[in-house]
Formats: sequence, structure tokens, C-alpha cells
Amino acid sequence: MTSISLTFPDGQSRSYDAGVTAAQVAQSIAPSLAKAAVSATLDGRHWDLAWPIERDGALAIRTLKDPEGLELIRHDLAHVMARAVQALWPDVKVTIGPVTETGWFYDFDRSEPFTPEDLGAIEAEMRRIIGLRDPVRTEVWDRARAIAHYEGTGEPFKVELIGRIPEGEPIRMYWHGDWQDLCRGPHLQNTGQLPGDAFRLMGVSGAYWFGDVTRPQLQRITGVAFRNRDELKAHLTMLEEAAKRDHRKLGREMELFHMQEEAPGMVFWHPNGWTVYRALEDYMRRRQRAAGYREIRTPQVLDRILWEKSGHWEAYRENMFLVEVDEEGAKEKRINALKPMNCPCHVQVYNQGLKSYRDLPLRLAEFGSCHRYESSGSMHGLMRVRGFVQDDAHIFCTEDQIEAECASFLALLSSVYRDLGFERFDIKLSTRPEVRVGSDEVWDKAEAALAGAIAKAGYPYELAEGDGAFYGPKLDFKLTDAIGRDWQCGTFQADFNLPVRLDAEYVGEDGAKHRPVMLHRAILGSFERFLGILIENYAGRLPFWLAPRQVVVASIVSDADGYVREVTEALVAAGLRAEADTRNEKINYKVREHSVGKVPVILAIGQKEVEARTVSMRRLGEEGQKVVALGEAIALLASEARAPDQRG
RNA sequence: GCCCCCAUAGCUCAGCCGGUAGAGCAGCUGAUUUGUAAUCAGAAGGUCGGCGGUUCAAGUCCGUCUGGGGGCACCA
Repeated sequence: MTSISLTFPDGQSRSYDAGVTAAQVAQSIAPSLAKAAVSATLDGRHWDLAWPIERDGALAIRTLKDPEGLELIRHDLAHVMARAVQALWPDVKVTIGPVTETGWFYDFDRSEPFTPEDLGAIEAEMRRIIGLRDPVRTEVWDRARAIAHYEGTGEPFKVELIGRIPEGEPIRMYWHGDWQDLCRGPHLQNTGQLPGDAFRLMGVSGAYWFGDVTRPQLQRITGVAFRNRDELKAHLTMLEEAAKRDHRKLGREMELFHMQEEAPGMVFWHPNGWTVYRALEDYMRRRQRAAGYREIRTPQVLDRILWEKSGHWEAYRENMFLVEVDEEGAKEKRINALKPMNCPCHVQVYNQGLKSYRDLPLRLAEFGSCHRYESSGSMHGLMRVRGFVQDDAHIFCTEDQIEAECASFLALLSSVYRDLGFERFDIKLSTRPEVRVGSDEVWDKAEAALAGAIAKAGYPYELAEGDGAFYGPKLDFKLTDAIGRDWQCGTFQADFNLPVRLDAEYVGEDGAKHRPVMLHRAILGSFERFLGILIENYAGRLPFWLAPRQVVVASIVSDADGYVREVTEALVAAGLRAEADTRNEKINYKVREHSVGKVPVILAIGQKEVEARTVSMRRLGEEGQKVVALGEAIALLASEARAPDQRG
């Protein structure tokens, strides 16, 4: 028997016979450790307690306290759920059941749909199974036996899964009691290690087998799971908190916007919402002008001929809104499309007049209104709409200018994100795909330029090789909001294709004509979506400069109405968005209503304020108030109302 | 687009097994002149998302369409 040496996290090593299991090792260290153990890691790889260890390595025994322990809980619950489902409906076929960020899901094949009521029955059955404390057993099978087994039990999805396991990988079978499943493992020692009160089934949905629309749609049951009941409760509370800041709910409550049946995926901005929109747009306009962009405006309805030239007609026609017009005297109907993007229009502007290398880089920006026929199932409040406006710009430049343009874009983007309250963002660099246009030399240059600019700015980035567009490499920017969710907003894409298709050129120093590179870029993405993100990030409590109503001046007694109007007018004259509230209501009522309405500042005016020409200032989220002289209050609020780029 | 769920007053929701709609808040009217998160009272408000079917009778059952939600797919 060969001997192997295992090193533990404390740096100590011990010898064991080859083939020893992690469970045996744990037992040799301490019986209490063996009892608490749920799995191990061997050289960093998650390792089942029952798998034999054949060679030297670094071994760490894991308990439920480790991250690996939580993963096991979720993974074993997936199996327990599959077992429960097959116990309740023996004809159901099982497929795959991976761990997710907060729990797991398992996809089933069954002709009858699962109902929400079924979930309760499944949960109860799962608890029963956990109570059985069945030991988990594992065996390695050879491929032919495993396939024969699942052909015998009529589980075609499992047969296909086995086919997808690479040669050389062990094919493992697990048993929870007498219930068997194919799984790469690892697993807990027994189902009794699962917390019966720390999971919940969340819902049923459809999901295509391997995400492929042409394959059967399976029924996915998802669940969330944690180490204990308190963590589950905390998670459910977090979900409730997230629901409270849902921009669709806040949009209605704050009277920001609405949508309706006649225009699915299109936004009706109300006065409050449009105020926020305009504040954001004005800010972006100033930032871009300061960064050397020229703003333009191009048509929304264009003949299909342009879309055929640009290539969009062929590739994206199904997602375009078409506009037909009966033109007088015309034999055929002319077909136009609402623009789904601005780039072809920007090339048209570029193409007016011969451009010299001295004109480059030329940065054309447009808050361009675009329409895309998004599939019905993909729309979601402001986050995914059919009519939207991008903070779009295209930079026409030479290959040599890409890096400098990328660098100044990075500086602008990070500054804008910081101004808007997002400190953290991640960058992804996507490089050449297999099918592409442009020479390798140009790709080399462009990829190096993007990578170089990020590196010089000192940002880390994730590399997605082969994920670039066919027309060029790109950067994607993902920001993280106040409750830890990620949103992909900014983008920076090099394009070697469109200048060729739409025949953009410039005269170089050599007097010859050359192709410019076109850089597509956006910081917010779409205003609609970004406003949704802002609303949720701030839970409706927008920063003062963005708040739709910045100040409400509320009377305490009707004798103060005249002064209230005077104060309000003075605030409006100072550029503030202020309203008077002289309704015949108690101050308690007004304070509550405007607090619920997320107004950042309430100025209450009673007899004392009238006499002293002061205001009683109350800020949202703070208790108590401060009495300030009128002139001082106006100066203070006017200063606070300045956008981040306008502060001294 | 696909799977499941949902649609009742401006908003949030109740309406058991089919017997011809109910609450709170908002809005309206009146009283109250109020000191920092809901003053009191009164009247009013709905072809129960659209269309079709079953039935003596449909908010309730069935079909279909539209829109929405949770996912899957999609996202130039």
C-alpha cells in the first residue's frame, strides 16, 4: 500500500494510505470534526468526504460554516427536491439541478404543469425526506453501464447528460437512501445535515433544455436556501426591501411616469418624471460638451434602403418597427423603419463634405430616440422598453487615436458614474470572435488600444475572449447599485465595418483616402433604463439636484399663506423646484405626505416664521428641524441644488 | 416568442360552493386654523381588462385576445 502525505490548513502534514477518504482523515484528526464535516477541499477542489484520495495534496475539512458548506446545502436540496417530486409524481423525468447565487433550481420534464399549490406539497415531502436522515452514498460507474441504466429507467435527459461528460471524467452516481441521481458531487454525508427550516421553494417557470429554444421546454422549480432560519428570514426581508424600491411602484407613487396597453414598452413621462429626466439630460449634455463632443439631431424615420446598406435590414429586420406610407403617385409603398440605433445616421452627418485627418477625432453625440420591437416577454418596466433614448455618440478617428479616445472616455465615464452615486463599476473587454471583419493587424491594434487605455487608467478588467462583435472589440461597463445588484450600462465599441458599408472616409496627410474607425459609445445606455436604476438605487430618495420637487413650503396656519407664496416665489426665482402647500391641513399631515412623496426639504411656515421672516427647515430622513433666515435658506438650497459638475 | 401566474373604484386589496359588488387610502363637499410622518364628518365613485361561450342566472366556470408579473429565450 502506497503512502501519501496530506497537508492541512495549519501547515502540518500527516501520512495516510493511498485511497484514504476525507471522512477517514477527519476521523483521524478528531471525532467531533468528523461529525461536523460535510466535505473537503483537495488542492482547492471541492472534494466529497467519501471520495478516495490517491496522491499528496493540501486537504481542508469543510463544515457547514464554510462557503463550501452552504453550496452543499443548496446542492443537496436540489437532489432532495428531485427525489420529493419523483416520490409525488413517479412519471416525472429529472434533468439537471444546479446551485444558484441564493439557492438552486431543478428542471423537470412532466406533461402536467406544476401549480403553485404543488410547491407546498413538495416542500412538505422534502422535509419528510430530510427527517429520514438517509446516508448519501456514491459510486463511480463506467459510461456504458450508466447509459444502460438510464435507458432502462426511461430518463433520456440523463442519457444525454452522460454523453456530455468529457472522456476521462468519472461518472458518479449518488444515492440518497434508495433514490439515485447522476451527479458530479460532492455531497453531504446524509440528508439529515440539511436545515429543514432554512429553505423555501420560490416558483415554477419554463426553461429550455440547455437554454435552446429548439429543445423541449422543461419546468423549472427554484428555491432559496441558507444555513439557518435567520439567514433565510434575512434574505426574504431583503427581497421585500428590494420590492419596496421597485421603480415601477415608486414611479407610480411619485407620479414619475406610466405605461399603458396601447403603447407597450413605451413611457409616458409625467411632469415629475420628466423633470428628473431633463436634469439628467442637461447634466450629460454639459459633460459631453466639456469633453469635446458636438451634439446633433437626426431623423427617426428612414427609408429601408439605408438599413439595407448598413446591414441592419438583413440581420435585425424582425426587431424594427416599420412605417408604411402611401405616397401620392407612387407605384409601390415606400417602406421606412423607425431607427433602432443612431449610428447609420451619424455616418450620414460625417459623410457630408470631405473630411480631412485634421477633422479627426470627430465626436458626434445625440440623445437619439430609438425604437426596437423587443419580444413581449423581455420587457420590464423602464429597464427594457421598446422606445428609448440613448446618450449615444460616435467618434470617428484613426486607428492610432483609439487608445487616447478610450482613455478620455474612461475618465468621463468614471466621473459621471461617481457624480450619479455609483462608486463601483466593473469592466469587461471582449476580443475578436471567429467570424469577423477587418484585418488581424487592425484587430491587434484595437484590442491593444482598449487594453492599454484601461491599464493606464489603473482599472482591473475581465477578459472575454471571442466575445467581441463581428465588427470590432468592445468594452462593457457594469455598475453596482446600493443593494449590490449589477447593471450593464456603459459601452465602448470599435467598429471597422460600418465605415466601409456606408463609405465613410477621410483624406490623410498623404493626400490619399482612408477609412476612419468608428467608436460607438454610451455611458448611461438608455435614459429610461438609467432612470429606473437611479430610482431603485436611491429607493426614490433622489439626490437634491435630481429630485423632481426639491422644496415644499407648507403653511401651518392660513394666516401664513401670503408669506408661504412669497417664499415659494423667491425659491423658484433662485432656480429651485419649489411648491407651496397652503391646503387646509395640519402640519403633521403635510409633513407626512411630502415625506412619503420623497421631497428632500420641507419648509414649514407658522406665525413665528412670518413675523421673523424665517423658515423652519426639515430634511427628508432627519428628525427635527432648523429655523433659518429666509435669505440664508435660499442661498443654502440654491447652492445645494447645483449639479455635481457645477459645484465649485 | 415560450412556460406558469395575475387583471375588481385613482391606489392597495376583500368577494366561500355561480344568485346580479365591498373596505381602507386618495379625490370631492363641509367643519376645523392646526407647530413637524395620517383632524373629524358627509356624499359620491365600479359596463369586475376586451370579445365569445356554458347556464334560468357569470366578477366567480370554459375558450380566446390584450396587457402585466416571475422565469426561459432574446438584447445589433
